[in-house]
Amino acid sequence: MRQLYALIDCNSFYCSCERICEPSLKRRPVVVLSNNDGCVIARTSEAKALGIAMGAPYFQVRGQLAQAGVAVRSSNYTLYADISNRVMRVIASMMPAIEVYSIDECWADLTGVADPESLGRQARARLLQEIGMPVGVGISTTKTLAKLANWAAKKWPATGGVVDLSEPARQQKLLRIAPVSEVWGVGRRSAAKLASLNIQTAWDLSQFDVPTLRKHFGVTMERTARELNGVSCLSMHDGPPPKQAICSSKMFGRKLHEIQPICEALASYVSRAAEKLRSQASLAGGLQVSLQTQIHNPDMPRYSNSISVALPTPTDDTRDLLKAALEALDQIYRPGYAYAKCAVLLMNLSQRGEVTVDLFAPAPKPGADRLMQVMDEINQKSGRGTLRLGRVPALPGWGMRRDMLSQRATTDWEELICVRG
DNA sequence: TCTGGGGTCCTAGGACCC
DNA sequence: TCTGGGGTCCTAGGACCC
Repeated sequence: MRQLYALIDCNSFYCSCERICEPSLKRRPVVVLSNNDGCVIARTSEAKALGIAMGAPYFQVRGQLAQAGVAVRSSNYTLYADISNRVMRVIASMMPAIEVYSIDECWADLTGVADPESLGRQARARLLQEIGMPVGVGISTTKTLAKLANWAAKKWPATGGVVDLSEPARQQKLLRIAPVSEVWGVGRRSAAKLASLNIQTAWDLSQFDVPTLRKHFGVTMERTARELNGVSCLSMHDGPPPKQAICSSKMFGRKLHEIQPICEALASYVSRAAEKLRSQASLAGGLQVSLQTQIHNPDMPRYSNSISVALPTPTDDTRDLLKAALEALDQIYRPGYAYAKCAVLLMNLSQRGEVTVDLFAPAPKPGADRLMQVMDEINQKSGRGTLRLGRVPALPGWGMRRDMLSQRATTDWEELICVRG
């Protein structure tokens, strides 16, 4: 039977979430900013039409946004995660097998579905009605083609947000007009390099000599070209495989000079990374700590360093991870710099029960597993950071700037939406 | 003043081993 | 002057994605 994939992708996801909880925003262009209100990471179509670039530094476009009456919001990940879960639940209830691909999109395996386009339209209508989330649906015989169909569904409103690209004739028609830069897996660099080979459209790429592509770009581009020709190289995954590395890193809300507040920030990042580690039932065998000053201002003295350490025994205990991380930080910290960011990367991950414990390794702290489990349960129920290590302050001086934060309208009793009758 | 965070995969090159 | 062949593992860096 012919394979069929659908890609369901929310339109301007973060902005749409803000609109769901604040309906007056539906009549205005909206943008959402990154952590620390640094740059623009989501734009509604009206904001895009104003020429606001993805990744534009906020301080550079602030005037333009204000003048055009664009609503600006800090990113509210608590809200977005909750809306995402609702969207995925609805899709999962309607489609055979789904693979959640990111916070705002998922794949569905529509192999054997009698009328895939109609199913796509039903899903789209339900998401709009029940959650208020607009989505695009692309359907085709490979993931790369489904992704391109999704692009078409968003680009041409006349499609009604759903494009079924399973027929070869329709595939070819779209491939000929789609710029190669819109193909999934072709980034800015490759697009420029492809242009030098006179490859401008998705069609040009699909017709190009495969061995030459492989020589110039590697197997990834070869796969992309094959997928454009309807040869499926990427399949469905049931769930995301366990991550091979887990990273937590953030810019500080302000520059830090002393080691003390950096230790606090690092403790908070290690706590977050350790939560993620436990949620996929992994143990870390080592970790890397990095520290850097800001990179954008050439007038300030710059310093950037990182160090990797092996843990005496693979662990998921926040306390052990933090001890190793703080020792590592101590080795790379140099006084006299204005630090902007630090990060922790948990590495050499293994699944619990998969490794043989070293007979001579230090014994784990008694009750450690249970303690971590209880801590995760409390934080899951009552909000991240309710129970934390003493190293992590309740109200850090280095925390994120989020001056335009919306309410946690769906996850916090104190911040529910008020409706006046 | 102010430029995100968290991942993946692939490749090349060096160290090391037999 | 001449200096093997084949393999593994690790790391760094590039490119990409959302």
